Amino acid sequence: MPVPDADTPPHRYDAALAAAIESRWQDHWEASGAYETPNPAGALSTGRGSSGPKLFVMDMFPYPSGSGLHVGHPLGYIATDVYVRFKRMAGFNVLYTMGFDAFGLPAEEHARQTGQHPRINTEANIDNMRRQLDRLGLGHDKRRGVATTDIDYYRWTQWIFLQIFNSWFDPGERRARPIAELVDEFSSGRRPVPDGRTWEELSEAEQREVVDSHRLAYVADAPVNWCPALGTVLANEEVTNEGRSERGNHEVFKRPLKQWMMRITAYADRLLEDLDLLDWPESVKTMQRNWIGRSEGALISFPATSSAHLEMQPIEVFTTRPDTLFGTTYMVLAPEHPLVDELVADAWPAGVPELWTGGAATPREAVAAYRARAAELSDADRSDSKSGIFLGHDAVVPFTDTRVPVFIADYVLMGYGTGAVMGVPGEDQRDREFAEAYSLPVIRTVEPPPDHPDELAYTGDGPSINSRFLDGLDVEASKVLIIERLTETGFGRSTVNYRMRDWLFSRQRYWGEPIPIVFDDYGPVALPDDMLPLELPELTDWAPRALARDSEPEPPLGRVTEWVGVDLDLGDGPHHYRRELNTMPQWAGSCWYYLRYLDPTNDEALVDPDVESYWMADPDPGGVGGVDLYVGGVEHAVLHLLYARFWHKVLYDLGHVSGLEPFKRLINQGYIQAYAFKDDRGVYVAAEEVEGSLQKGFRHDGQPVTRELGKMGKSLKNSVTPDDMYASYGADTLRLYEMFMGPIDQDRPWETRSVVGSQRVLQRVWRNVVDEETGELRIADEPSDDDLLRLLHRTIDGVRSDMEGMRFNTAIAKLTELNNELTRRGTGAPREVAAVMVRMLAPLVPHFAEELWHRLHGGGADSVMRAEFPAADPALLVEDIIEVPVQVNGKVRGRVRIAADADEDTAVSAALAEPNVAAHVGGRELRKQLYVSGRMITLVV
RNA sequence: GCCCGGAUGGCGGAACUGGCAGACGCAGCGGACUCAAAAUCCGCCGCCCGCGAGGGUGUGAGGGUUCGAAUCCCUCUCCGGGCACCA
Repeated sequence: MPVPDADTPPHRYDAALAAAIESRWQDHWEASGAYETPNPAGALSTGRGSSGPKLFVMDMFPYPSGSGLHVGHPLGYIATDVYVRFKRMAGFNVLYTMGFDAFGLPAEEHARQTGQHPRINTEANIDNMRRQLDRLGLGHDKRRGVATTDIDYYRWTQWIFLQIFNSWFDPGERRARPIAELVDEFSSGRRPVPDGRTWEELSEAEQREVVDSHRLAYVADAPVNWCPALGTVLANEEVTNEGRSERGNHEVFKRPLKQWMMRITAYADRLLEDLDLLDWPESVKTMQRNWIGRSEGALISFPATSSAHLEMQPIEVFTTRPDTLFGTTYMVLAPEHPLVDELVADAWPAGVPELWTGGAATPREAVAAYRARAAELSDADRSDSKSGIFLGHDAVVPFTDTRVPVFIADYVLMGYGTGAVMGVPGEDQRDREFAEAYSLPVIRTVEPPPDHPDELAYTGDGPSINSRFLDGLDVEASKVLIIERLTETGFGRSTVNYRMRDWLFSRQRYWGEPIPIVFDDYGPVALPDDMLPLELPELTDWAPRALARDSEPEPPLGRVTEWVGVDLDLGDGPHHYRRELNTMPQWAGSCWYYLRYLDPTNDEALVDPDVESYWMADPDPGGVGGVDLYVGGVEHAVLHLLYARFWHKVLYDLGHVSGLEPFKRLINQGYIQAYAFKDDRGVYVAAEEVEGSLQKGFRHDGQPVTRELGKMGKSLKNSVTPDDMYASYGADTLRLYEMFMGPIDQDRPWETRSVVGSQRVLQRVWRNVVDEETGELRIADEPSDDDLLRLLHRTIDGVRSDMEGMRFNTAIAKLTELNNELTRRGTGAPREVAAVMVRMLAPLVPHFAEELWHRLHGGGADSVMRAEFPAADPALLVEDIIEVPVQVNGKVRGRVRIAADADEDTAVSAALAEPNVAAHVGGRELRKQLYVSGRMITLVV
């Protein structure tokens, strides 16, 4: 850190001067509403926007944590801010703001510990975070910065919930429609009632049940992940593979509970197909595709029989390989499969191998023991080896009279497909391993290549064998034919299966949006829109409950007795209702905040349609619309981005938004990592106190320590805060350094000692414009010479395209080169060059540039933000004489200066005249000559 | 196991569509200025040989395509991320 002393020139650009400049301009911009972007109509139609094309740029909004920022947090915010400032100077009307995702667990945990209402803590954290971000000079339109906990905001989150509740998915039209249209179709007879009666013949309870079962938001009695330590039920995606909570790594138990579900599976195909229309990182698209997990296959029914009974309930399986049907030698159900209790035999058939019985006296005992053991093991342990239990009954393979034994085994998962599989050990390696373990026969149904090992399943293509009418056909043709036969005979049909499940939407928390639903005797009833917002009641009882392993889920709102039951008149006279006690998940508020940024003060609609279409509609026909650029961490690749897409598509179907997708372009910013140091006990030591180098070794308090790279944070004792950097260098230097470190989408290690390089760049620019001793301008008023002018315009050209492509690191390198040339000349920058350079710097270092801009133009000048971003003069980009390298036999042997428009013969003769080239040609005959215009002269001898 | 990325000096990175590898910055080395140091300015800075001009070699490894490959193709190694008994 540079220590100012008596010798430091009084007007040097150092941390103190930067701080003064930064706070002065921040105050000025705030007072002048410099970042306020106008809407085409409505309350926010004022502001200093541009009349040019619109652009909507957004960061993933943060959770307002109480622990403060480190230098890694604002990386993406700085990048969007630079881009936004560039696009504003390039004439775009840019919407850019920042909100807060403020519901959630930490505030509630804080409330539990302090007894203080979570809103107080939340709002304090928001204020603190705003202050820290403001210090960076981010150009947000503050009027638009909503928090999901604002009552005016979650009113509309609740409104959207009701829109979804009051909709159903019409598979014929592949879109959501109002639930009233479904009722209309049932009552008019256009749509048959599921059980064949007419609509009028159904009781009110039955009608309600039919309608409710079609809603996009519905109540299901489902096994949920109950986490006693957190006191909440978790979504599947919040539970790790080891069966523990992602947050805190606590134990999670399965409990049945009435839960709100969102029918996202109805949109699986559209969510999948429309990925192709998005300008997103391929990795994120792949993750979403994997998450949705679409696979085509067939449902096949296997009749189950036993020696004692005649016909039982058939076992239905899903398979992607119906062509291997004739290789089925056994069946497996998931241990939790509902058919198990029916299919389990009273006694073991004669001659059953001991291996199949688990040593139990009866099948029922064996099943009970197996289930008990499976429940104790984690999923990871269960995956180690194949195990199962015979149920004592058989199933019959369709088209044959072959009877195959039915097992339960935990390698079959209840949560995928039908929870049952046909065991085909010849063609599936998992089935093969099970068959080996239980001595089951193997029948190959596809002829493997001669070199295929006998002991492995064969999953490749080839002619069908042992498969009756399929024999000789390849896999694809076999699939087609078998599905045809299955369909004809009623044994099966083709189907599409998805890995994705419906979205579990309830949380047993206090600090979330109340679900605007009450219950009467028949089920859920929506509150009318005019009863929104449904505000959270005050909760004073924050005492932790005994959260034992065997406890039952309990929503905190259940403690507010005067809230639980309510008398309401919902249009048919006053009735007593029970309220929904669950709240929404944190994902809810973040599903649609981009829409509220557009029109945050509107109390008539979530967003005015004209405002929405101005900012969200795609100018290109066939475009998907949405936010033009969305920047955030890759950790939201699936959940947040998938849920938001789902809601957006529902809103689109219902006519509330104008485009198919919420986020047209997505960039995942990389993470800033930092070195952390461990002593010989393996304990982390404060990174800032470590001395030494990789060569000399690192030491802390004289003791050797080892270095590793990790996430910046308290646990690794390697945090560097923006405040540290403001104190040492100022916000503009921090911004410049973070943008210079590397490409935006790449992880990079933080190195505090390198930050000084970015400050030195700014100091050199400053010195080329301002005299450090006097503070006077030291620019040259005569015009710049031709060489400098050409360099300037090459720089403009490069910087413009780098800015456009968000390659800020190379833009900064080009600006540095230009400035280094000015420094080398040592005469102060020509005024016209200085003014252009300052404009190019303005997006990166706005305070610094504004200060120099005003010094160059006098106090009355308008902000540099309002100046146009420089455009290169094409005439100054073309050179008359260019230097071209010459290759002889693939190696560069010299360079020649030739006319830019020289033809090949001219270029080659110039090359041959160059002494070193001539020496390497050595008078030999040219076998080949080549001139790539302006690039390279190639000679082959 | 499967699917995505990635690997370039001591370090972060640059090289746009196959055309001068190492821009820019950090660190390091040398010089100027200074009584001295800091700061600043100038220069050097992949590795090997050479006083030098210059030569050889070089983008994780091996092979290929091409007049020409960091860039395209094949095989492999290592690192990061995602998914994982998904039928």
